Amino acid sequence: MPVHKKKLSEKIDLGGGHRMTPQRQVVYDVLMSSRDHPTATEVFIRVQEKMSSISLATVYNCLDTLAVAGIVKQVNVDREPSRYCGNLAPHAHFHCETCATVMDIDLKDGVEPSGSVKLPRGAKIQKVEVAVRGQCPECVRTNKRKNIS
Amino acid sequence: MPVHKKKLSEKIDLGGGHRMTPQRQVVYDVLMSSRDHPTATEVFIRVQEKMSSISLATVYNCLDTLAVAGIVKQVNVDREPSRYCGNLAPHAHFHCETCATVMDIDLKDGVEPSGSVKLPRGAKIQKVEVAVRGQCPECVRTNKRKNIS
DNA sequence: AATATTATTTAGAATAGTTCTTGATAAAAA
DNA sequence: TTTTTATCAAGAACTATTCTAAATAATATT
Repeated sequence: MPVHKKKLSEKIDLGGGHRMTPQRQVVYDVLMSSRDHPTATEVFIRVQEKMSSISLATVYNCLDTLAVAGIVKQVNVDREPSRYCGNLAPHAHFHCETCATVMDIDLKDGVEPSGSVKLPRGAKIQKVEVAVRGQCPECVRTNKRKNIS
Repeated sequence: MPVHKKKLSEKIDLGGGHRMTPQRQVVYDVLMSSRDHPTATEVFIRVQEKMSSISLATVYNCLDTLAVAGIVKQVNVDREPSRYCGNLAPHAHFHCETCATVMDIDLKDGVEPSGSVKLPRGAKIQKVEVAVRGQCPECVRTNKRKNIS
């Protein structure tokens, strides 16, 4: 019995001979409709609602393929599970230590994130990441205690 | 037979009822005499030269205790193994994707690292991390290719 | 269309860094 | 000294992720 039935409405080129498969499309759709930054497992759970036969390994594969193709971003906060994000515009991340969510923060116009550091002379810079840790406005307001021991 | 013989020259208070034990002291000494950013396993190897009976689990315990006490820093680059650093002054990190080393970079005087981002209003900021990825001067000079597939 | 080639999916095994468990040991407090 | 608390060590356990291998599907070629 065939597992795949869905027709693709629009084909996005992933480059390198990679195909936009139904699984990759569903994973991509889930990410594009997420404002939070789900982990692979969270993506898996959301994807399962649309395609119950998909496996976690495939979700990992798809996320990796999409990230390598450059159409989604992999976001790492310390050594916690990787999170994925469909926002391709340059931005930084805020990590709330109380509710453990990750949210985007915009960069100020005209200010280079690398401007605050003395870059080693002769180095080739590929990317500069700015990550802020603390307590998000929501958690400050409700005065929650940290849920991380 | 007793495992611990070394007398402590100077007792550093770790707070919270924690003791500066011979193992913790050796781990601390190794870190303070390292200019690179060794992983737990690398610290373990260096520590073994001074105290051959120590276990990897103890090195992990010591590193954690020292980090919680705030006298060393734990440095995370993406989801790679944690690295440890005795430099307590505020600074950023440069990660070379060719030789995989992590080096400190100084902050520019009078420039706040958080100055490049629009911090969420109402949030409580705990720390701002700036990480730069690229190729270090040494690797640029010798024109090495990436060693990461 | 039929065949050959290549890419993809899947389940489960394997991996690696780290944490946890347990009993023994040692230091500090009483 | 006795009691309490902290620490150490070995190995088991855990977890996020990657790998393996076989089945399947899509694309290219004939």
